[in-house]
Amino acid sequence: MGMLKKEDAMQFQKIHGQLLRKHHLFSALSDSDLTTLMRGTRVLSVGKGEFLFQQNEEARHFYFVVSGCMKLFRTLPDGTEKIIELVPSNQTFAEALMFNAQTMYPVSAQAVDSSELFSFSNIDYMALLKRSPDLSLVLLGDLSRRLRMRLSEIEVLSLKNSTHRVVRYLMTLIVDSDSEYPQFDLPVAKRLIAGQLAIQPETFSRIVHRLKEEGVIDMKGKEVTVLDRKALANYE
Amino acid sequence: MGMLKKEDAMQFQKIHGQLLRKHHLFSALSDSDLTTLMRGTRVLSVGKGEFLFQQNEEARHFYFVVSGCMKLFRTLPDGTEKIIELVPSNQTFAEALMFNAQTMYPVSAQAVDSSELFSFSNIDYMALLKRSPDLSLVLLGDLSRRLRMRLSEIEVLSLKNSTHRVVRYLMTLIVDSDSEYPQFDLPVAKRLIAGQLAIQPETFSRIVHRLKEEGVIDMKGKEVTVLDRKALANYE
DNA sequence: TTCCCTTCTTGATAATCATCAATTGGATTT
DNA sequence: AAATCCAATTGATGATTATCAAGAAGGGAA
Repeated sequence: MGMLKKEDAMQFQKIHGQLLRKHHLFSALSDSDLTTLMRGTRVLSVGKGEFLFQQNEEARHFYFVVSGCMKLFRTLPDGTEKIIELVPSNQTFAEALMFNAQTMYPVSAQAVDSSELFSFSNIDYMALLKRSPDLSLVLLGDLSRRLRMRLSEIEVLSLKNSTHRVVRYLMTLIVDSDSEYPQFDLPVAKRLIAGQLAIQPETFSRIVHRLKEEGVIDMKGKEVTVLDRKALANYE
Repeated sequence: MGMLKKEDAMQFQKIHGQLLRKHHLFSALSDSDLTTLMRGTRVLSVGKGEFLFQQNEEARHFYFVVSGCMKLFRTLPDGTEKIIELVPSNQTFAEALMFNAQTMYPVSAQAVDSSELFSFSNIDYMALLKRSPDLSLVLLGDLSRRLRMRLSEIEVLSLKNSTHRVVRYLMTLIVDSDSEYPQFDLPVAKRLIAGQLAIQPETFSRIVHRLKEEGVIDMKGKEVTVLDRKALANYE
């Protein structure tokens, strides 16, 4: 956990350069720009349950998840936490903050599983941005997409009852769009899913129970099978 | 409602140039760029209750509200509508879509009151953007701010009970932050506010009733007076 | 003004969901 | 294997909120 020396940096880039390249934040960078950026990069290990940063701390860095899973949440006035986002590997978070100087993290970041992260300096990245207008356009597209994602979340939270929210959530996990009996794994613990949907774990459990009873889905642990796709869609 | 001729365009800019200049989307533009942009501008009048565009139509334009008020909403599966945003005068909407080619409007836009709008071509604005990198940075900052606003909305929707949501909403309307008995008007009909908070109008009415009974606020029509600021804040 | 229409309010009831409590299940550690 | 810990489930209960219904109030239009 610390700044990389020159030799390490070269090694670092050799190993992880391609990894980052897949991400849109870095795919448009020239080789030399990427090298420059990585000079200020840190590699962090965050143990399960450990905090990376707290809500209202000044945002000086953004992060890339190499492995593990991070939880971004807000603490509500009554002390409970509202999960805003679960960030899996190969994704960045907190990068949207760099465009406004001296802003605070609007969420706290905690490791759901032990995680490896890259940390990037906002200032360094912004310097790159000023030199490459094309990159700005890529980022604008990215933020715009995120904005629409949040719209969907707002919509989910406005759905009349919890069953609708759970069903809507399950639908988003169906990737194999052609299969008649889609199968997938829940990406995180049920407790966390319930948190994202703003319902209690007990309620989540009961809803799943009912869906199983009605033969719409099957669920064993984290393995989900959709048994009646139409019925599931009709809940919406 | 139509494309402006050359003379009209000059007149148009003379009159409305300053108006637009106040908005961050246009404040960073050079005079010549603004003129160019306005060549493709249309002036629209939308009657109360009329639609400007429907959800899932292709997004080719974004808009500036000169006067009136627009409602952006999504239609939920059960046919009810979820209000995403109420856009008052001197604000833009749907501009975040232009950064992704061929996207659809994720909401429908309807006039709450009779409204006057400017419409801007996404393509034209994007052309400007490619020529002025500084403008991109301004926009990035703007989108980033919006993203955090959505976060707050998500938080509000996650608040345990409706009273919290109403109180939180009222708090955001207090502008005169120093006054002991802040006064303000509700910006739109109560029915619409309830929609934004994802509660029923009846529930909203009852909560206000209780707050009045407890001497925390007073409300006559749309006029609101906060009588006990601490008590109001303590609901959170 | 009067009429009409929509919003707002208030009441009664039913549905939904959170909470509390206790148990089961699974995974990891010793 | 036993012990431990946390997640998940299930049941019972109470609080909250939606729904339905009916009346009051407000704002325009004729």
